[in-house]
Amino acid sequence: MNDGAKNERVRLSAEDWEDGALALIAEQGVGALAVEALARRLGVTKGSFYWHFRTREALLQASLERWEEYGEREVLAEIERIPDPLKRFPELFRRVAHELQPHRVYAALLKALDHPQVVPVMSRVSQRRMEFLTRLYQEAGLEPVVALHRARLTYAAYVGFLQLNFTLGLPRLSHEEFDAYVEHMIATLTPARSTD
Amino acid sequence: MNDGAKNERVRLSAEDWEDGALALIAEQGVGALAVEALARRLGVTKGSFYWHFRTREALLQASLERWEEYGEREVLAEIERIPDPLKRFPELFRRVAHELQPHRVYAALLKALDHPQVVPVMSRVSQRRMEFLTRLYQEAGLEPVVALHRARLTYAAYVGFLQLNFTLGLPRLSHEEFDAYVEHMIATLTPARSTD
DNA sequence: TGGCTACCATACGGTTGAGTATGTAACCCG
DNA sequence: CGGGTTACATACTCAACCGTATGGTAGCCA
Repeated sequence: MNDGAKNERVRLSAEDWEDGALALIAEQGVGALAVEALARRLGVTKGSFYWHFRTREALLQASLERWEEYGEREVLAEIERIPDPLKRFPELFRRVAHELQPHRVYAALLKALDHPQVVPVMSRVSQRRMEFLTRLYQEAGLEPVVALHRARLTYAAYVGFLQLNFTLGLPRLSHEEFDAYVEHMIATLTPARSTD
Repeated sequence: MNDGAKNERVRLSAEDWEDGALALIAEQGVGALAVEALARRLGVTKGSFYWHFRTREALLQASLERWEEYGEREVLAEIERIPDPLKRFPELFRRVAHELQPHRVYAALLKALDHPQVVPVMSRVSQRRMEFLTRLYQEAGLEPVVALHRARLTYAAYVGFLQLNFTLGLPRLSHEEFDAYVEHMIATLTPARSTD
């Protein structure tokens, strides 16, 4: 996946640039997304870039939208197929927990929220996910207001965890510790089975 | 506290620059911390700055350390004075929730974690606070491992909430909604009184 | 096979912001 | 009251990037 030796010819498309941008963002953050740097990375020069995009801003925008679109059809649909609402939470949490790769970009974007362009994207994504969680909690028997609060709490815990363990290097969890933590989350945040 | 009219003479100290930097960070983020911009803000020029600091990096470093030191002796000590361990959590959560002013800088730093200098500071602060929470949960009767997980969860929820509601403008909570959310957090995250 | 087009290189202009060099006004102090 | 220190102004240099202008090359297609 690296460039290795100079490939005889490269011929890039706009999508190649967007993917390259996302990779660079995941590795070094949004601030590191510079036209010439990315061009070097892809084995070409600026001249190429400005054929595909009118501006650097346009590239960032396109990359973010590409990421947003891609991450949309995710685990969510499969979760809803589980009949027992209470059994959805363990499954959801475990799946999300073990798909750490797609979270790389999300974490990178989280720590780049001072760049104005990423805010609306993250806002939309977070909003949709929280609405999904709220529905799940409602179907598990929580009152609408309580369900909203619980969804907020759950998603905040998710976001905060990414920050604390990806970005900050807080004492690296081992696999076992991480799994145990996830189970603790499940136990704490899954609603009790209703008594009526 | 504002400049207002040009004060006849200003004569700044290094601490003034650090405070100004923190204010600017809280308002516009770490990325907006530029020497000349800050100088204009303080009513002087770059020439002044480079007398007090060797580099921009040095200013940021000093400001962060100043903030870290200042925020240290916080609510924490007062909380520990509450005799009943279980009654500490409501008090802690409510206090933190209503002191939103000091969290401005923290939130600004959270959304600037792609600047390498802020990572160690945030790392230390988060680490200390999580250790405090862990101790609290232990004294409330949780097993050490469980207490650690619960502390992680709690602090992650705190961090995530700041991200979602300060930085992203997710549908602005009203005061009532916010208070209700805090109470929900308390109910969900406070350990049950032990039965033995 | 000539030419059109997609893709890229090279060279330049413009801006922004960091850091330096150096002069200068106010203030303290003996 | 003259000289040294503190605090600042002004006027530079330098590097990083963004964006533009323009020319070059490979491949496809009539």
